[in-house]
Amino acid sequence: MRSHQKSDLARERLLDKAEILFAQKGYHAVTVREITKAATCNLASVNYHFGNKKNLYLDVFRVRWMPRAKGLQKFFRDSLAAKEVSAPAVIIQALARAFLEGPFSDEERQRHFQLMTREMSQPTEAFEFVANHVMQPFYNELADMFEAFVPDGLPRERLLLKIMSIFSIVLHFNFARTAVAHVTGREYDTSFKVQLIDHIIDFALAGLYGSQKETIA
Amino acid sequence: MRSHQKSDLARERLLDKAEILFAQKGYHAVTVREITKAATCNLASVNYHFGNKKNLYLDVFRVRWMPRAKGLQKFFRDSLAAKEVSAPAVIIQALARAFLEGPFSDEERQRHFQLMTREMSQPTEAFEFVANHVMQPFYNELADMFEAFVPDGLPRERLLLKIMSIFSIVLHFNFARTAVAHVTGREYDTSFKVQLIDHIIDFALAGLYGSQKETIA
DNA sequence: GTCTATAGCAGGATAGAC
DNA sequence: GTCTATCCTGCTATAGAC
Repeated sequence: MRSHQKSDLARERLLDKAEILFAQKGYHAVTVREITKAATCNLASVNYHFGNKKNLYLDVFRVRWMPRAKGLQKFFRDSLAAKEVSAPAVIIQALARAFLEGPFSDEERQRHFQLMTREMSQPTEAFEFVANHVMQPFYNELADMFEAFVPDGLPRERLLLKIMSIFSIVLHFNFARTAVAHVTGREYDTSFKVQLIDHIIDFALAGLYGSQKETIA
Repeated sequence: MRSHQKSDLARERLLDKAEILFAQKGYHAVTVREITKAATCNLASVNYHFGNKKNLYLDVFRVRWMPRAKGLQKFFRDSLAAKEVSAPAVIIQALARAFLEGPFSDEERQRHFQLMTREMSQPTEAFEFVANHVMQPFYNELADMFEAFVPDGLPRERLLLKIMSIFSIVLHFNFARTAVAHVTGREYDTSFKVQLIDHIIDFALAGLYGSQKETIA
């Protein structure tokens, strides 16, 4: 039961704008001046509310990013529970849709994955959250789901690699939009995104069931 | 025919160290002081040789990154030419091996993909090089190779999406090593990398041939 | 070409009035 | 809690001796 609502709003504005800017440019490229200006707060507000810049960055993950990641996972689980069957094809479709259409706006989703990708390619202290509270449990949950449908001999480790590969494709089509648009010559409009989802489901499903045979020559 | 060899060496050292540091931390997180110190040059040398910090960054791409990318493509072409047949399985294996074992050391390859990934997720002026001189031609070359083997009706655009997906997996296992290691509980040692290559070939081959059928429910 | 010294400025953080 | 003024560090870039 907080009483000082106005101050909370300043805090919220800072988190909002900080998340957008950190996602767009990365931690070092963003200045506290830039954040406070975007949030229409004074320069001292970051230090007052969060202690310092780094802590604001961590709080973006704690207070904004993680709840959204949890929401995404819940959305996936719920949409899966709504189906009668849960064959791999259905799971993958639910997964692809959750990540690419999800419960969020397009901008919000892009922000979300930008922040995540940054932590994956250049881990900071926030990586621990991401890995322990989101990635690890979700990968295990997915592996458990698939295990019933996958060839008996398949080690869990190989199943995890398959899931990670699917995930890497989803991430790529989210964070490398400029490159994707450049190579395909397409805009990221609605029709293209529909096509992308179809493609990912197709590709992921094939990869998951893919041939067990090893190298060729 | 340059005469002043010693000065050239300073320039080379700067490019070497700058590339390492930019790949590790990103442009903004690296300082000119840091680079010159690592290269055992004086603080002014960056401005003398490259004009300013940003130009040094661009030259890292022009002088170091692009030739290496070309070398990688040549390595792929040569190892493919050495085979009698060029079925998709052979192409994919050559591709995966070029990217994951390649003609470079492990550190060099990681640097290479780190720099590339950064430009893809957060394009700067260097992106134009990467896209026009490396990505675009290579994607087209690959698409041409595959076109003969792929089902007749498959539009080139869908083929490109498949190739990009394969590429995204290779990138992921290179740049997200911390995350991959965290989830699988494995070190990035030789045996794990062999396993990764096997997995990627397997997954990519399946995805490329994958079912043409669209969404399920 | 190399180096030291320093200009000139932007950054994060803080003090203290309100 | 908010805001202004300011400290101080550390940055890029340059001037000028060698």
